[in-house]
Amino acid sequence: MPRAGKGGRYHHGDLRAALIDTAVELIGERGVRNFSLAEASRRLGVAVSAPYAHFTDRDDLLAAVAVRGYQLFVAQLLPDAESDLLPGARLAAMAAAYIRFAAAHRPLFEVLYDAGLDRARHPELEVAQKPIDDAFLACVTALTGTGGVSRADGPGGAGAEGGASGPWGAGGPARDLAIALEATARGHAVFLLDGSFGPGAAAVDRAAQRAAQATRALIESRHLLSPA
Amino acid sequence: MPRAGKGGRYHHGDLRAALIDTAVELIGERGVRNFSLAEASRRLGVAVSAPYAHFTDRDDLLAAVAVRGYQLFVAQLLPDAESDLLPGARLAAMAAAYIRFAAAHRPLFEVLYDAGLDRARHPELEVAQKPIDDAFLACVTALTGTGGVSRADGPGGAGAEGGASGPWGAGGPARDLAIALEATARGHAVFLLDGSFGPGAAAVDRAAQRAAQATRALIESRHLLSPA
DNA sequence: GTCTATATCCCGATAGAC
DNA sequence: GTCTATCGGGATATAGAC
Repeated sequence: MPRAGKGGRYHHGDLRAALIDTAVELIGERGVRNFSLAEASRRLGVAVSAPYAHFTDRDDLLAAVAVRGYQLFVAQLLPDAESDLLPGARLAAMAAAYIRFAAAHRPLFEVLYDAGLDRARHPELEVAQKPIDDAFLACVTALTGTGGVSRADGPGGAGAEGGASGPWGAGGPARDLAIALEATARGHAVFLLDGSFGPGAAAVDRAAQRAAQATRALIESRHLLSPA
Repeated sequence: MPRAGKGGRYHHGDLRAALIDTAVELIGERGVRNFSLAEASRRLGVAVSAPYAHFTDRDDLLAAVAVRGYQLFVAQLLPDAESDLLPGARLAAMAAAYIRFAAAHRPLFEVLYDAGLDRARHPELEVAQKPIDDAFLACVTALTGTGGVSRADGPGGAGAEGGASGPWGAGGPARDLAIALEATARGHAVFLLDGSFGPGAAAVDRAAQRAAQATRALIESRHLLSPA
């Protein structure tokens, strides 16, 4: 720890990492929208221009926070995704974990989905997001057998799809279900962070339970999701 | 129209309404996050302080935009909510209309759910939101019969609930389904605006169809949503 | 009561010294 | 890699013309 004094010049041990930590801290206190590089610099006792040695601009810092966020998110989902339960139960558990992550790491979740980051300008976000989509898809594939149109890659596979645009590629019933499940989990998380489920820990439990139940319902009637 | 010249002093016909229009315009061009009162003033040819005669601050203007947004939103949902179709088909049509509203009036949808407005500071938002929840709940009630714990008010009823906190009040199976449906529609809308369904009009159609299908699936397996 | 003019503060970003 | 200095822009608030 290279002194936090304000007077003379000094080296900071690892300003880049410190900025990411401080960003999460500040976002937790004031929300992404009110996060400013200047305040982060102030809190770390460095000049307002110092961050620009490590990040091109504010969004570049937030993108780095987002990458860390995705990593933690996957780490929270994977145990459920890879448990020995039946695929349906695993997916329900993943939905609940999805909600719990949003609540327990709200600052990170905000950066992931509410910071207005330009995915085109920050391709690393897509890369970091992919394991999450893969986890859902792998469970769904375990549930339904192979996906129909295209086989599922293993996580980390090349995944070059020729079909429709967007991260989800072409299709098949497995993908249809995976998309519905992820969209539904996201909707419940958004409602929770909105306050639509009320405040406090009880709201988190309610939201997680609702998301898990909706997941089970979608699975049970999945034949309705892929019409043609 | 009281001249748009810049030189002399003049009365603006209805600065308040003009600001709301211009806000929608600007948000469409640059997103809510980058909307500023100053730019709206510039575009209208008035001083930057002029808006403060009509709105206490930026969020107060956005709240007014949001109220208009809710009104248009309800107008888009009601025809489907009140059609002669069976309740299940009405709910599926509402989900599709939900998505289409988000796409066709993206600036308004952004203000509604992505502007970070403080619902506590702007109670009129809850009021304006309620008819949407009511429309979903009314259809669900038509589907399932009465809700179980509490009877459904007509739209505009007092709706004083004693149960858990949050806008949704106590519960009953009808409310459980209504919440699941609205959360799912919202999740699909968020994905669409994210770009997760790809760009262009085809993505809108895909998203709307997916939301409608997920709605049908949740309805079919609604027995899984209210466990106890 | 509506608008102009102005002043202050904070933030983002850049240039150049060390 | 960090600092000092600086610029432009936006938000807030106030004083005063009409």
